[in-house]
Amino acid sequence: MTTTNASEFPDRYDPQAAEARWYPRWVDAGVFQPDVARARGGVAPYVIMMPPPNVTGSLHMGHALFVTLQDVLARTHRMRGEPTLWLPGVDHAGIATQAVVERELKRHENKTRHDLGREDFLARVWAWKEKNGDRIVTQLKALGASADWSRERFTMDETCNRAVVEAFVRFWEQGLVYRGERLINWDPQLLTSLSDEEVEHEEKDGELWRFAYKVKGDESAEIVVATTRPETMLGDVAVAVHPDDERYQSLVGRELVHPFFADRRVVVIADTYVDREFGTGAVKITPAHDPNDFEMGARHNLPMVNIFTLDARVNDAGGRFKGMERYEARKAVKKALEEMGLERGGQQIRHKVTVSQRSGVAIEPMLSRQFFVRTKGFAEEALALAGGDDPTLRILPDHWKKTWDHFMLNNRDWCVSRQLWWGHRIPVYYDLTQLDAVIAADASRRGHETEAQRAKAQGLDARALLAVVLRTVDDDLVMASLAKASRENLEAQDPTRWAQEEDVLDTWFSSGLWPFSTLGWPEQTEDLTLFYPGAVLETGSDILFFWVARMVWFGKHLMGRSPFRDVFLHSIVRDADGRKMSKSEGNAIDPLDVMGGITLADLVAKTKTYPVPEKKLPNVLKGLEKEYPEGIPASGADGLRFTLAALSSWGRDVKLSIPRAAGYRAFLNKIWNATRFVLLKGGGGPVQPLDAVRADLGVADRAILSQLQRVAGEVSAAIDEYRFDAMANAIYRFFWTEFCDVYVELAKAVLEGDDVRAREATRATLVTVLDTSMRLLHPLCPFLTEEIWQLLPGRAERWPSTDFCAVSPWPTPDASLVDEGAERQIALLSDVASMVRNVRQESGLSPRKGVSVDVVCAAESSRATLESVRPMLLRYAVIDALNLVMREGYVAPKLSGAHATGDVEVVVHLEGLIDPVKEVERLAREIARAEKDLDGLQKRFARADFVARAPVEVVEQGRRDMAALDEKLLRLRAARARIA
RNA sequence: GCGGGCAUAACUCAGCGGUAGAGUGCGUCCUUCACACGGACGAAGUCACAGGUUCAAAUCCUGUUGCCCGCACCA
Repeated sequence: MTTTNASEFPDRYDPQAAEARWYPRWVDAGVFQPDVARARGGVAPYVIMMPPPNVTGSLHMGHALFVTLQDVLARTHRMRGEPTLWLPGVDHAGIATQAVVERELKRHENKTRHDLGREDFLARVWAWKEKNGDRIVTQLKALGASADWSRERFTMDETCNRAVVEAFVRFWEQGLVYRGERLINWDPQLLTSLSDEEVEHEEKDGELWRFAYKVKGDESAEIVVATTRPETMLGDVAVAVHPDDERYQSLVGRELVHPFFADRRVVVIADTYVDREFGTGAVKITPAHDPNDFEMGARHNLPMVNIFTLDARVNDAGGRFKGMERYEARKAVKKALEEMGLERGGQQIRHKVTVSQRSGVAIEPMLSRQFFVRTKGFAEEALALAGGDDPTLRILPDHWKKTWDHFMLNNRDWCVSRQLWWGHRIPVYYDLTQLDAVIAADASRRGHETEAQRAKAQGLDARALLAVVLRTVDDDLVMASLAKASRENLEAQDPTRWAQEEDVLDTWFSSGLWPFSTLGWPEQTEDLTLFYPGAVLETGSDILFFWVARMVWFGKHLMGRSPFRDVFLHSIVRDADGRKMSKSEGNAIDPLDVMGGITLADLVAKTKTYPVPEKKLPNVLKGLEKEYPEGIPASGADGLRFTLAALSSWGRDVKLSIPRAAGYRAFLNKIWNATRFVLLKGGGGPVQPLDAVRADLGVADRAILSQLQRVAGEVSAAIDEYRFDAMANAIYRFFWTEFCDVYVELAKAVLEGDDVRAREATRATLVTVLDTSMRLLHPLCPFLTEEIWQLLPGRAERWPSTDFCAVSPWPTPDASLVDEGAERQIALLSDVASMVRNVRQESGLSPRKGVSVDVVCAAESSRATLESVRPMLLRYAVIDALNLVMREGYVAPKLSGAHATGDVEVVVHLEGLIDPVKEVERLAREIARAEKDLDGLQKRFARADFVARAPVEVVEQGRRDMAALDEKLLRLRAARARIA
């Protein structure tokens, strides 16, 4: 049967060995590459784009989850014979990567990027990438990801770069990208602008502080404003009140005295935006440093006074506060106002502060010239895709659709320029030969001498002059006369004439092109033709807007259709208490530790290296000791995958539970040992194909094969509905309960028996069930299933096989093997065995103690069924003597333990063994339970309209249940009467 | 403020119109028999609360309470 023997077949499954064995073989055999020939031939491909992890990243549970789910999809469709492409790659992660390299530079050489210069610094980043960039990829492979690594991409490789330039230039030519002066999110630490999605709102304690503006010309009158940012008053140009607020109506239109700047015009304006209830009902207006004030300023034509430098220090406009850092300036301004007698008290409040997602520092809204992508048109197209009765884009789980629509309807233009070096440099070139003309045009438009004119007069060189022009000249003039977007690098061609824009693009710009840039776009490559659009985009909901929205926008606009049909958003993986996993909280579980296992001591040591605040550390470590007293046992990649899938139900976060992982790890071991049984105890000689033994299949064989068809259907359906939890549970229940606990136990009797034909049929069934189960489980647990599948008869002699479970046909239910009658018969057998065991346990007998049993049947069919499985039943229930009788004339022994279902009564002879008191107690419980059930049913039938209005099936089922319960009660009461 | 999710056994979760299920944990018994990462048996839930719809509600609707998550924001 097999070349393996018991000594080479340990009773513990060794995940490490299987993982090391199969992954390289799959790769070498090209299993993960799509069958391009079949795709050319018209077989519809199945394509998933892997969300590219950050090049700086290291594996976390989020990666483990997405790899698991996407790998399930890819492997299933591959086995279904679809040319399957799961395209992997890595994201250059502009801000994150630049920050890492800058930090290293500072630490090791005490230098900044400016000390090196752009070119040398970028060389360092590339070197860092070459050295560290494949760590995350190695880790994804360790999880078993069946991605096509031969097509692996990097968002800054040549192909992707070309796509970025092409897309940008097209958008430019179509007027979808523009340069504009806007209030943007400025990160004063990283010194770059950020998109609206890259900032977060954190709730913090703060002070709502009040001070007074005196009314010009009437020093006795004043208006008190409330603010959490007193320092911004240096840029105040107005105070706003509600138009209907009687308190201030007389002041509207009046001018106020700015305490520090005599020549600053500060006027009182009326605007319905103001909330009369909040603070004093009067709001100071700083258009250059607050988004709302900015809009109000625009409505009222107010000037904008920028008071901060790029690193958030007070600039020239701040008078005597110049040079102060913003929080320092806050104190100084408050102190100065207090000294002037203008302070009017304050109060502590909780308020939200806008912080940078990247650096964590408070964002400074800044007026700045940046590049923007117009999003309105994109968003309208995207809305149309996902709307209507037959959307071409589905968002799943569907409750995300509302959030999606809300985003599409409400987002503002996307600031795409970043003041970084690591990234795609914006392909806009400024024509230095046009500088003079632009400066002149600007001056004549303004009607006074401009900064650019002064700079020119000083004899600045062309590039320095360009910087001044870009900062000060209106964008429409720059766009019209100076700037040109180009596919060619004009500066490289003629550096005396052209200068390229210094800024780079937001990382998500290139990510948005991912579904087609990776396939070679804008070239019309064969990959692009065959593999666009994809089937599904599977990712976390946290990047729905960052990434998914942008891919849909760009895909629809540049490729004419959505880059995928389905968007499936998985849940966030949290710790056992439901908190977000985070290294600084000390509650992050490393997927590698779940796979390989870790002792408590090592876990503690490792956590100490995380940036946990010192105050929290003792608590965190105590928590670890409580949570993982034995450390974390090794589950292997398959164990982790199974756990994540089983826990990932819709609409709920994944709370990673290590005890549950242990349960699933045990399941994989159970599979291993069931295989051991089949291969070591199944008997020698070749195993026949199932078709050859169809006529000899026993009732147990037919039942398990029938159940196998059902689970095959369930697993397929679950995967198609992205119900990975249902997939895992269906296989778990089938394999452990139906196959191991029942069928394998029953098969033992057949294998030990002397009916050769029955034995061969059972051997064929055992191998068939194993083979099919391994194929059904393969997408979720690729290593274990490959290892076992290769061991099955007919394969081992070709070891090492090049024929893989990974490319074996996906099981489809075979209707000819469905046999509900057989399933019912086995269910009866199982019930009888259960009742026998129950009596034995309740009577305090050893589980292995053989007993003498009468099974009393009401129907001849039941008796016949049990007669036909007699040998199996004897062994399964440990029965020494089995008496199958009809009810008529049956006389029960005085001392016996009895159990009943509707149709059959199980009477266990207990002469000399029984404790009658216990048996009576047990019977009383049984009777009470049956009475309760019967009572419920009777009440239901007692309701006036039940029989008339409920469906016939329900009524009939109810009648059958009542009859059965009546019968059961009769039997149980009789049994009790016999003993008493 | 707007939108969304969750509330079921001690814990983690399925079920989502026809009389409550799983894994872990717990209790009792069992190591010659593939697996003690095992087997058998058992205890354990008024399905958050209050109304409503229905012959029938954990399941649908409304409200309440408690957690959680987006988006926007009060200076």
